[in-house]
Formats: sequence, structure tokens, C-alpha cells
Amino acid sequence: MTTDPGPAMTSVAPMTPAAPMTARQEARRRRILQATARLAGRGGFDAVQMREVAESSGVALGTLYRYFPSKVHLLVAVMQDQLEDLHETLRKRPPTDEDPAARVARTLMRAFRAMQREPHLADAMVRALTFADRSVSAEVETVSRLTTAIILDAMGPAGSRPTALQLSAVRVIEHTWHSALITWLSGRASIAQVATDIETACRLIDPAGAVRRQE
Amino acid sequence: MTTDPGPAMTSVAPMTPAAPMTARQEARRRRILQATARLAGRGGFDAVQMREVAESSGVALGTLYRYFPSKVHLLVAVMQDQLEDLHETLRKRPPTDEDPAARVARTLMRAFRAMQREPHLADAMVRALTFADRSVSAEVETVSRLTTAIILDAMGPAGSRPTALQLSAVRVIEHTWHSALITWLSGRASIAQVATDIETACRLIDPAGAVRRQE
DNA sequence: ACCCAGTCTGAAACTTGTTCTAGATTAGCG
DNA sequence: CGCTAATCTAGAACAAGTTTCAGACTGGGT
Repeated sequence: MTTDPGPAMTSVAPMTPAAPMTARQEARRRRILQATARLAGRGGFDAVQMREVAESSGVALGTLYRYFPSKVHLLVAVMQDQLEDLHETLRKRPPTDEDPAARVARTLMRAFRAMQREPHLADAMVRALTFADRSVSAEVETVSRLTTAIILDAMGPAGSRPTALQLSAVRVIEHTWHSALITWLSGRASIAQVATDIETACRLIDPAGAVRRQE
Repeated sequence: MTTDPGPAMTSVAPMTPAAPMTARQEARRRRILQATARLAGRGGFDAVQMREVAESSGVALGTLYRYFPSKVHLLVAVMQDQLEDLHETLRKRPPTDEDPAARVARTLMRAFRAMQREPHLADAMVRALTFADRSVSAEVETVSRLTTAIILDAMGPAGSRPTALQLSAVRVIEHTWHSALITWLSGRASIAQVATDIETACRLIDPAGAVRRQE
């Protein structure tokens, strides 16, 4: 039953254009990502120190930098990893609400709960994501596409082309998601506040009569 | 005529609780902020180097750190400064559109154009703002309140209490504003895209019939 | 005018991200 | 097997944010 392909999913191009890696290299890369996530799980962004990541994953500092050209690249890669897991999980048990907006909101709240379980890790990933400059835009773009895919999956029966209006809505929802996370992580917004913001943004999905859903 | 109080404005507590400064100190602070803005105007966040800010504003490094405990504090203070100017400007010539949502959108687009004039400065300020951790939350909160005030001013005739729903909308608009700026600054979204996102978020202000405004 | 407490200066030191280099190891291949 | 290019390691070196400290300076009260 785990092989049930389920409903067709928004696909994300499996970007692996770089040179193929040997098993050893694959393993190194994975060790690095795990060590990073572990360190981030403790003190957040600041606790991820490149020397420590290198030592902790049994790799020389120079090698670490060959795999990930900067701390931000590294943390964005971790985020991509986590998002892929999340996408997988959501694919197995999608939200069942009637309303598309409600499904999206519930999906994001699930993701949010995951972050609450590891606030430090969330801090590291989200700070890296928003601090990233142009040199990381390709990687950030990948993360963004993944997020969009997750939202689109929650939104509509697969295959139905979203309207331009809906795509705009999705963009705003994504903006809200990132920025609300930041306010939460820096202690300027409560969990409830984030939940409200997400729901508010989701009202954009089907504008007609959306207000009524509140009660 | 410059003393015309104009329409009553959303007020922001003039936070100056700290010890009063001598004229000399006031001047130093101002020199520091100017030097920072100048450096930021060239290379953006990275071009703002603390040693250079110190030298360029004729102040010892230690003194710079006494005035602003970190680079992020410094840049957030610059942003606050700029926002106060903007608020002032907007107070003098508010947008004249009929629709509240349109007024807010136009206001933000004005702010956006200001940023386009100095993209490097924008980069420095916005990156600092979103990278700020808890140690800067008070200052970031001040900036956030200023932004909210600007939006509320654009939104409604002063004095009219916004509904809870509208306040949620304002929060989402702010999230969208910050996040859209980031995508633009890191080259992942066009100017047109940012404009669209802002307008989309503004649809939340008066949900009824908002879709129609598009055409 | 004198003195104290707080402020400012100049310079060195420390931290952590990033780069560089010389030599060891590994992978693919004839 | 033995060669060659690429990769990896250890460690030094460099850059920029931040901290620290001894001594000079300033401002306010007597």
C-alpha cells in the first residue's frame, strides 16, 4: 500500500544536473547534512559553525566548502531536504477539508507544527533562506518551487490548472508564510498570530464568500 | 504651510526613553547613520563594514558599538530613519484614490520606487531587518509599528478604528511587502512581480467585490 | 577652578566564515 | 597492475564582526 501512487502530484524537476557522485560522495554529503541539522537543532543559525560541521561529519573544512560553497548554501540545502520529506509525508495523507483554502491553511499549519518541534532548526533554515544573496538564488529558487508545489497540491485536485489569480494568491501565501515564520522565530509574534496570518492569506484563494468561513 | 498638521495621523510612540543625549552625541549618532547609509548605498549589506563606518563618521570603533551594539542594530536604525522620512512625505501628499485598497497599494508602490532608486541601500536595510535575531526585536518592532502606521494611514480616514479583519489584512500585507522585497533584491522576482504581489495582498482589505478591480 | 563619573580614542585581541596550499588518497582506465 | 586527474586532508592564513583595555577627554556639580 505504500506504493500507491496516490493522486498525481505537482512535480518538481529532480535537479541533479551536476556530475554524478560516487557512493562515498553521496554518503559524505548526507553526513554533512545530518551533522548540520543536528547542530542547528541545538543553538540555531549561530550554532552551525563550519569547522564544527566539518569535524562532526568527518570531513576536512576544504571538502565541506567544496560540497557547499557557503554556510547559507549549506542551510538552504538542509531546508530543501526537510521540505522534500514534508512533501512526501503530505502526499501520503493529504488534508481532507472541503474547501481548498482550508486545505492549504491546514497544510501550512502542519508544516508550522513541525517547525515548532525544532524551533532552533527552523531558525537556522529560515534565517539562511531570507539572508541568502544572489549567489544562492538558484538554490533558494528550488526551495521556493518546492513550497509552491506543496501549496498547489493542497489547493486543488491535481491536474487542474490554477488560474493566474490563484497563482498570485499562492505567491502571497508563500510570502506570508516566510515572513510570519520570521516574526515568530524572533519572538515578535505568537503561534496564534502566525496561525491567524496564514488563514488570512489563504482567504485569497477563493475570494467569493471567503469571509464567512471565519465563524 | 509646512506646519499644517494635516489629517490626524496614526501616531507612533516617540521612543526616546534612554538617557538624553548632548548635542555632540546627537551629532555623532547622526554622522554614523549618514555614513552607514552612504556606504550601504554603494555595495549593500556587505559594503557596510563596521571599521569603515567608524572611520568614515570620525568615531572610534568602540564608540560605534556603544551607539549601535551590532551591525544589524545599526542598519535597522537606518531603516527606521528612512521610514520616518517616508511617513513624513506621505503625510504631506497622501494618495488620492477612491478605494482604500488602491490607496494602500499605491503607497507601497511609492515606497518601492524609493527603494528602486537606491537598491543597494534597500538591500542592506531589508537584509538586516529579516536577519535580525531576538536581540534586536525591540528595534525591529519599532520599524514594524512604523510600517503598520503608514499602511493604516493610507487605508482609512484617520480616527476610524480598523476592524480586526482589516488588521489581519494589514499584517499579511506587511509580510508580503517584506518578503516580496527580498525576492526582488535577490533577483528572483521582477519589479512587475512585486507590484502584482502587493496588489494581490491588498485585495484582502475590502474583500467584497475586490476581484473586479483587476480590469 | 577642581574633581568625579561617564564617555571617547586607539589599538590589540578574539571569533568565525572563507580561502589557500602542499601533500596524501581515490577513482577511472589502459 | 600502474598511471593520471580529480578529490580529500590538515593546517595556516585572511577578512570582518565583536570585545576589551589603558589612557585621554568632557560635562556637571562644588
